[in-house]
Amino acid sequence: MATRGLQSKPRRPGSRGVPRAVREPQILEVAGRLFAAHGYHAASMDEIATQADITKPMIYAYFGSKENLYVAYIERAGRELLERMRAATDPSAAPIERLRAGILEFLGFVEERRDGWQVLHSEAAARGGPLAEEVASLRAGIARMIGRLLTQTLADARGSDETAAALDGVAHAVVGAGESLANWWLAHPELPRDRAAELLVALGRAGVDQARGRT
Amino acid sequence: MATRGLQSKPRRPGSRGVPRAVREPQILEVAGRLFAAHGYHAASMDEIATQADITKPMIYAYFGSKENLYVAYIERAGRELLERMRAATDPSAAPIERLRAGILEFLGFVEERRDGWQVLHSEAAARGGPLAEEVASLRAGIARMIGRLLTQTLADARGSDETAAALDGVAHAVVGAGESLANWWLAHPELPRDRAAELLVALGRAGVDQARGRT
Amino acid sequence: MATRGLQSKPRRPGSRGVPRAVREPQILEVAGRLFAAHGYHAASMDEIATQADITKPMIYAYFGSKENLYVAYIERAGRELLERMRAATDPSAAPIERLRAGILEFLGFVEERRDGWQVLHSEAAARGGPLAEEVASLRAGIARMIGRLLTQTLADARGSDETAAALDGVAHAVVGAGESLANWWLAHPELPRDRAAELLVALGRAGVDQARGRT
Amino acid sequence: MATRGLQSKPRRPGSRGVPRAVREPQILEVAGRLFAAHGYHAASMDEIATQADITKPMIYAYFGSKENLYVAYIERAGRELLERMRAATDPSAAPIERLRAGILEFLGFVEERRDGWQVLHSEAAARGGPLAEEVASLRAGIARMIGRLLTQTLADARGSDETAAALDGVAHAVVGAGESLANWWLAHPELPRDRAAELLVALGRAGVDQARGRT
DNA sequence: AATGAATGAGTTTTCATTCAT
DNA sequence: AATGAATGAAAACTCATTCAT
Repeated sequence: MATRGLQSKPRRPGSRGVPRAVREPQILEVAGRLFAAHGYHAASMDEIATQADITKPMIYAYFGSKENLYVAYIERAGRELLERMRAATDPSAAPIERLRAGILEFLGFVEERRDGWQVLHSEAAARGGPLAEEVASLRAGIARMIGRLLTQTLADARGSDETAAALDGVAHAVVGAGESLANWWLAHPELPRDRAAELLVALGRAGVDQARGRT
Repeated sequence: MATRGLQSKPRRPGSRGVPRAVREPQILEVAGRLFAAHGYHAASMDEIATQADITKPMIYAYFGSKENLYVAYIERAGRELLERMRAATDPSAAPIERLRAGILEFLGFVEERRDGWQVLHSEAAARGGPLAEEVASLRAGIARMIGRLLTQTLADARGSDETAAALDGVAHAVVGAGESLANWWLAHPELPRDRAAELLVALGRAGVDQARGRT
Repeated sequence: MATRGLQSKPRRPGSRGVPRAVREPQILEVAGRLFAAHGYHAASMDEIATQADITKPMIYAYFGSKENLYVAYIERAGRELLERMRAATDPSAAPIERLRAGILEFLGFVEERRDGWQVLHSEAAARGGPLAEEVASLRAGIARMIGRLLTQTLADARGSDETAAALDGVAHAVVGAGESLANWWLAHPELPRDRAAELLVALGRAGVDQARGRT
Repeated sequence: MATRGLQSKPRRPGSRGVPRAVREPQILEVAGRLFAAHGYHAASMDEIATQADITKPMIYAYFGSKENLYVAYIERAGRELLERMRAATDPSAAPIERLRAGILEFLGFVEERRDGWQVLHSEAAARGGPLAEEVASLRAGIARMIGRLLTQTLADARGSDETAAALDGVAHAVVGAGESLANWWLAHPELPRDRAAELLVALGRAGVDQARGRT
C-alpha cells in the first residue's frame, strides 16, 4: 500500500499489441467482477485497470467512460440472459413447458454467471442510478417475456382493464419472486434446481388464475 | 487567504438552539430522501446538510458518520415496517387472514413511505455494501415473518428436509414477489391495493401447496 | 463511537458550582496528560473537555484558547521545575554540590512529573510551534541556571570570547545530555538516580575543563 | 455551481511529463522544508503541493499518504546522516579519531541540512507521534553508533550490568548533548566547528570514564 | 456558573478523466 | 496501440471556537 504510484504495476511482458477484440471482453469481465463485488460507485477505474492488466487510457479508448463501461457490461449480461431464455423456450412446445424451460434457464444463468446476475439484480433495485432507463427496459423485457409466457399458458383474450393490469402485475411479481428465490437459492443449494423452477411455475400459474378471477 | 464565497452560501441563519430530539428526525428524513433518490454513494453529506438546513458538523455530532446515518435511517424504516406488519397481523385471527392483513399493511407501507421502502429495497440487493449484515438481518426478519405466516396458513409440521428448504424458499420468493409487485404497483396504481394483496396471497398459497407436494 | 453527540456525556452529578480554583488545575492536569500523549495538535479540546468532565465553553472561559491552555500548562510545569531546582541548590553549599543537587532534582522532576516533562521536552524541540518564544525562554532559563552552576564550579573570570561562547555551549550541551539521559532513563530505571546524576556532573565538569582549555 | 476561484490559483501550468525520479525528490524537499518549519500536523498537504508546484493527487500517487511522505522524508534524512557518519569514521583509524570524525560529520550534517536535522530532532522528542517506532529505531541507530565508538575508545569488556547500563546511558547522553549543542550552535556560529566537536569528544570521554568507575 | 447547540474553515484523501509522448 | 504523468473537483470528516439560554 505504500507508494502505490499511478499505473506503475509490474506489467507482465507480452501485453502490447493485443487486439481490441481480445482486450474488450477481458476488461468487461474484470469490470463485472468488481461491479458485482463493490457496486458501481465503489468499483474504481484504477482497480479495474490494474486487475485487467491494462492502463486506464486504454479503457477510456475502448469504452469512453465508466458509465459506458457499466452499461456495456449490463447490456452484455442482459442480452445473454434474454437470449438464453429465448433459446430455451421452444415455440413449438406447450406453453406450460415453455414457461418451465424459461425459468429453468433463468436459474441456470443465475447459477453460472453470478457476477452478471448480481450486477443486473442490484442495478434493477437502484432507482435513479446512472442509467435507470437502460436497465429498466431490460428488466421490462424480461417481465414482458415472462408475461407473454404466462398469458399464453392460459390462452385467451385478456378481460377487463383491471384483469389486464393484474396480469401485468403478476408478471412483475413472478419476476421478483424469481430474483429473490434465485438469490436465496445461491446460498441454499440444497434445493434442487428443478424443484425451485417448479415452485416458480406454480406461483406463475396461481398468479394467472388469480388475475383471471379464479381463486 | 480568505475572501472566499463572496455571495455564495444563501444559508438561512439556520435556527439555533433547536433540540436534538427535533433535529435528528429532520436530518433523517432529508437523508432518506436523498439516499432514496441517488443511492448511498451518490448522496453527499454536503447535500444532506444543505437540505436539512444545518451544517455538516451537526450531522456528524449526531450520527458519527455517513454510514451510521444510513444505518440509522434503514433501521428506523425497517423497524417501522416490521412493527406495522406485526401490529396488523392480529394473532387471534385465522392464519389466512393474518397473511392477507400483513400483506396489505406491507403494501400500505410501500405506498406511504416510498423513500423508506426504496432505500430498504435497494440496500437489500446490494451485496457487500457498507452494512450488508445489518440490513440482511432486517430483510431476513421480514422473510421470517412472512415465512411464519405462510407456514401457519396450513398448520402442520414440516416434512422432509427438502420440504423445509422449499418452504423457506417460498418465503423468500413471496417476499421478492411482494417487493417487485410493490415497485411495479407504485407506477401502476390502477390496480387496487386489495387486489394486489390478493394476488400475493394467492402466490403464497400456491407456493406452500407446491412446497408440500400438492400441485 | 456511535452517536458521539456534542458534549452529551453522562455528567456525573455534583459537578455544578465547583469554584474556578478547583476546576482550573483539574483541566490543566487532563490537558497535560493529553498533550503529553498526543502532542499539541492531536490533542483535541473535545477530548480534554470530556476527560476533565467539563464543557468546552468553560475551558474557554478559563483559558481563552487552546494555545493559552497549552502555554498555561507549560508555564506551570516549567516554573515548577525551575523552582524545584532553585530550592535544591542551597547557595551556601559548595558549587559542585549545588550542581549535583540541581541535577538530582531535575531527574526527580522528570521521574515524578512525566507528563510535564514530556510536554516541556517535546515543545523544546519544536521550532516554530505555537509559542516557541515562551518555551525557548524557559529552556534558556534552565540552561542559564545550569550555566551559572557550571561556571561557579570553577570560579574564575571567563577568558576569551571564544571561551565564553564555549562555556555557553557547554551549558546547552549538558542540558541536552540531561534531557536525553532522562528520557532514556525513564525506560531504563536499572541505573540508579544518583548514578545518572553523577554521570551528568562528570559531563559538566569535563565540559567546563574543555572549554577552559584543559583537556 | 461553479464560478469558483475567480482569479485564484496562480498555478504555473505545472510542467507535465516530468518523470517520477525527478518529481519525488522535488516533493520531498518541499515537504521537508514545511515539516521543519511548522511540524507534522501544521504542515498541510495543500501547502506542500502548492510549493512543490504540483497537485495533491500526484503526491498521493507517489507517497500514498501524508504519514508515508513524512516517513519517507525522515528515512531519507536519517539514512543520509547515518551514512555520512559511517563514511567519516574510517575503521582503520584510532578509536578516538573515529569518534572525533563522526562528531564532526554529525555537526556538518546539522549545519548543511538544517531541515532534515530539525525534522529528525523534533520527531525524536515526540512520543507517540504518527510513527514513533520507525524514528525511534533511527535514533537508536545513531545512539548505537555513538555508543560503539565510545566503547571502542577504551577497548575492554564491559564490567558489571550497571556499568553496561551506564555506558548505554552515556551514549544517549552524548547524543542528546550533541543535539542540543548542535541546535545552540546553529544560532551561535562564533564557536568553530572543531571546537564544538572537541567539546563533545571531551564529554564522551568523561562519560565513559565515569561509567567505568574513574572519576 | 454552566451548557446544548451550532458553525466556518479547514483537513486528508480519492476519483474519473485527459494530456503528451 | 499504449502509457506515465497529470489534474479539477469533490468527498468524508474534524477542529477550535462561539452563541443563546
